Parts: sequence; C-alpha cells; structure tokens
Amino acid sequence: MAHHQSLQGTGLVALRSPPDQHASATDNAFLLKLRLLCGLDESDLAAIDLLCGERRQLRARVTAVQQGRPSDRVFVVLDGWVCSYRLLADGRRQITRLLVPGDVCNLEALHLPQSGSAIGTLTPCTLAAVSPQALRELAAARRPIADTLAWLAAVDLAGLVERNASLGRRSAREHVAHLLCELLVRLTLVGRAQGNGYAMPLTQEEIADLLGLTSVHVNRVVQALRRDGLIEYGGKELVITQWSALKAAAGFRADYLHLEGMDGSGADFSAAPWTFGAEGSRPADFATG
Amino acid sequence: MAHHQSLQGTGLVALRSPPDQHASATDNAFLLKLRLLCGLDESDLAAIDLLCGERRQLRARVTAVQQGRPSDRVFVVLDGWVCSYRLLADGRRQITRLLVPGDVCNLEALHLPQSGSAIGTLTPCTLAAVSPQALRELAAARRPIADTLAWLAAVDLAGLVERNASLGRRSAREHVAHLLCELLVRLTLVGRAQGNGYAMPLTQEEIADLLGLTSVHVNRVVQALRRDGLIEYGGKELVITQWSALKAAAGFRADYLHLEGMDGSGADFSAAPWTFGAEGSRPADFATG
DNA sequence: CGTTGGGTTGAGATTGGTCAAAATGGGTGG
DNA sequence: CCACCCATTTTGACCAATCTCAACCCAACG
Repeated sequence: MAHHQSLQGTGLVALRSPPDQHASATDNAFLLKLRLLCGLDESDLAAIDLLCGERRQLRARVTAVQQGRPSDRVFVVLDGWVCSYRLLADGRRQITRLLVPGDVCNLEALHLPQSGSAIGTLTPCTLAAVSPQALRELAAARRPIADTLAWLAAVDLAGLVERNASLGRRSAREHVAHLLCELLVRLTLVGRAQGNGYAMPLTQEEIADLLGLTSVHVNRVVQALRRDGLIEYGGKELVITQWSALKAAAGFRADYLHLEGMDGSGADFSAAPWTFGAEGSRPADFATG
Repeated sequence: MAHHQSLQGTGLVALRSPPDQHASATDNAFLLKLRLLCGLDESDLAAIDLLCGERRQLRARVTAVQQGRPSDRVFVVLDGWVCSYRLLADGRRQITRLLVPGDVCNLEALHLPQSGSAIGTLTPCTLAAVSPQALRELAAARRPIADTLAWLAAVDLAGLVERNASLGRRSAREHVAHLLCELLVRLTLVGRAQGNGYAMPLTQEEIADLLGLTSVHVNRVVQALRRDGLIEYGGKELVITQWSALKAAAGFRADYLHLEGMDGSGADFSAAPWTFGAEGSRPADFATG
C-alpha cells in the first residue's frame, strides 16, 4: 500500500471566474447532477452556481485539504478525479471516497470544525471552493437547498455504508468488480462514460488503497477479470465487456447510489446498461428463515 | 460470519408514554448527549423530548427495520445496544454501526425514502420512534435543532469513515483493540461505563460481523489481548486494564468521535482515562516528506 | 438433566501480503 | 529518432493472516 508522504499542495492556483454563464449544465457537473436528481428550480440552481465562483485548478496528486485541518472550504469537483482518505500513524492509507465530477468532497465541513480525513487529487482537476458560511446561509434561506444538502449528505453516507460492507465482507474479486460497476454508473450520470467504458485514471496502487488491498493483489485480480472476459482494461481505459457478468461477480446493485433522486423522479436511465438483465434476482436479503 | 436469516420483529411492543417529565437528562440518554455536546437550550431539548414520546420495547436480536424498506421512523436508542447492518445476497453480514444509548440509528431516514441497511437489536432495548415528518418540521422551525441534526449526521459519517479505515487498513488485533477503546469512550459519555470497564453484551460473532472477521479469529485475538494483560474480558464484562497500551495497540485517537461537541465547548472529560498519557505522540499524518 | 447458545481449540486450507526483480510504456533531453 | 528515466504494471517465490471445518467445553435455562 502507499505509505503516503503527503505531497504538499504546491500546485495550487486560485482563480475567480465571473459566474456570468448562469447555471449552465454543461460547464458545471455539480449543477448537472443537481438538475438530474434534485427538484431544484432554476433560481436555486443559479444561487448555488453563484457560490461556486471560486475555482481551484490543481495538479494531479496534491493534497487539497490536510487531515485534521480546520476545513474552511467545501470543495466540489467540477472536473478530474479526487479522493478523500485517512492516514494511519504509520503511513498506511485508506481512501474513503472516490470523487468524480459532480461530487462534493467534504460536505461535512459545513458542520464540523475540522475534517478527520484529507482530500487529495488523483488527476489534474478543477474544484469549486465554496464558503461553508455562505452555503449555510443559503440553505437557511431556502428550504429546497437545505433539503438538497441533507440529501447529498445522506447519499454520501449510504455510499460509505456500502463500502464498509465491501471492505468487511466482499472478496477482493467482488470488491474490484463492484468498484468498476459503481464507477460506470456514476460516470454515466455526469456524462463521463461512453457506453460501457470510461477513462480510468487510477493506478493500481490507488485502487488498492481504496479497496483495502495491495497493489500486487489488485493487479492479479484485474488480470483475472480480464482473462475471464468481463473487462478490457489497459492504458487508463476501461471497457466493461460483460456487464451482467461483472455485476454478478460483484453482487452489484445500484440502489445505494440513489439515482432515483431526491423526489423519486430521477434521471432517465431507461437505456442504461445497468437497468438490463435479471434484476429479478433480488438478493435474499429479507429471508424470514 | 453470521449467515443471517433475519429474525422477524415479533418481539415488538409499542407503547406511548406521556412526556410529562420534561427533558430530564437521566431518563433519556439522547437528551443527555445533546445536552453535553450541543448548545441547545431547554426549550429545544423539551421539543425534542416531546418527539421521543413513542417508545418501542424490543427483545434482543430482532430486526427493527428491514433492509430496503421505506423508513418511516427515525429510531433513537434510549437503552440497550442496537446495530445497523447490511446483508449481502448470500447472507454475509456487515454490521455498519454499533449503537448504544443516546445514539440515533438512522438519521438518514429523514432524507432518504428507504434505508439501504437494516437495524437490529443486540440486547433487549427501548427505542424512541420519531416521526421523520415531525422532526423535519421541528428542524425547519428552529435553526439550532437543524444544526444539531446536521451535526449528528456529520459525526455519524466521521465514525463510518473511521471504520472504513479500520476495515481496510488495520489488522485484526488493532481493529479489536480500537473497538474496545471506542466503546469505553462512547459509553462513558452516556454514563454506561464504570471507570475503565463496561458491560459488553456482544457475542464474538457479532463483533466479527462488525469488524469484518470471523468469530473464531475474534476469539483468538481477544485471547491474545487478554494474555498480554491489556484487558480482562469474560462474562459479558470488559475491563481495560492497560488503557494506554490498548490505545497504542489500536492506534486509537478519540478525535473522530467529536466529543468536543458542536460548539467546541464539549463535555468535561478532564478526568477521563483517554485524556491521559502521551497525546503528544501525534501521528505523522501530515509529514511533508 | 438435556438442550442450547456461546466460547475455545486444533489442523489444515486459502486469501491476500511481502519482497524483489523484470517487463512496459510514456515522457524527455539530446 | 534515440537513449534514458521514471512510474507503473506484471511476475514469481514465499510467507502470514485469516478462514474453514469440526470438535469439544461449559454455563444458563427450561
């Protein structure tokens, strides 16, 4: 695993772009996601867009927020991949969330004086740095926005719960497959996937730190998935060649991602690959024995 | 691990107790915790107390909420131990949170139509069943309460993050030790510990499902901790005989529990065992290489 | 008492980790 | 275009942590 010697955030460039382009979905993956999943009206979206004016352009592999630091900004990923992670005293690293465009990195900064985890970039990326103060005030003023933030937090939590289950109870193969499934769904939502494939910029070491494994073992598992014809993966490009088989290998169900949205209306995924196949194979979760 | 065949909640008894005793700290561990950690005034506490009127008395090992069910109640633990867990299709179980008196089981029910995890009792216990609707309205009416709920959710999330790190990157021994440390701190907060010991009602199988291990392995690890003189543990009673050694074995730091409270004032733990010892041994988290 | 749910123990199998080297592959400076 | 460099991936041999299966024990309880 990465015995991480936190790179300093020397690659930081702050700039302020005039938020003239009001709430355009294409330029801000976060707004895109909110539009798809939350029932916010245009004025709410515009108000949020306004708060996203402060942008930070970061190089790959720099830390944006250090573990234990007072968190004075809420970061939203507009482009690139980011992660939040926890470091143990001896350098062992656990990546706790993988954040792709449209995701909020540290919503908890809104209510906690300091973050227990660090935030680091995985690729070059641009983040919106939102003032917690301003966001709290906006939420206090507009109920739909408060609800949206609470919903985002709840979905974040659901993801954490799912990863807990994976870390505790899924085999390495299941876990890797699960990650790949999840990413396809999430990236598709924000238009970062093409069909059954997507750009996969993570190194195997990063995957290992995310899944609680070793990069060597990740490598072997990936090769097995390749050999079994479930995926094609090389040169930072991933294609899921057998979606339903991969899904089965992972025990993947998209429920915990809450794509149905806040109001249950949700985005239209009628043509999405993960809606295909034997969804009737409901897990025997609720067996009454 | 427990290949769990969800027990049906046949042991359910609903009763309504008149909330005449206004906001008394001793009768409601939840209020006690709020009083210690959040800056709520008496009227806010009383309002919350009012919502906790609906009580449920449950036997040990029954499921209070089933996985995937619409969550129409927020449950607060007033007495006994509870857990939320996720079941995989083949019955593997991961306990995702351990809930002791004062804890909220499923705050996310406030904002998510259905819970991805189940809730089950570990001991006989009494829960308050709060109407999400009513709680949302109360929060909308009183800002301090909204802040408190958001804070509780954030702390819950921080705990999940810490468990993620443990599941992914701590050894079985570290993880077990970490659990025992955490429990001492949390139980002390709500007056359920005596000195360095507490009643520990979990079976080793439950501990295993919580830590992502096997009951057999938990057994061996516990024995090793016993042999090394770090703990005394038998007959459902646990005493931590060497707090600082156990803490060291776990790599435990109480930060993520956020005992300093919402406003940073916090409960008074000046005499608490976990504040002793070389806290100067700050982990080299932020090494700059 | 007999049953039952935990706790303990042992032997052996597996998964995943460690260490170290070799292969690959995309940059970069010349 | 080439030589080289670095990060990353891949491989192999071996090891360690943890799991599996199967007893066995024991205290609680009906």
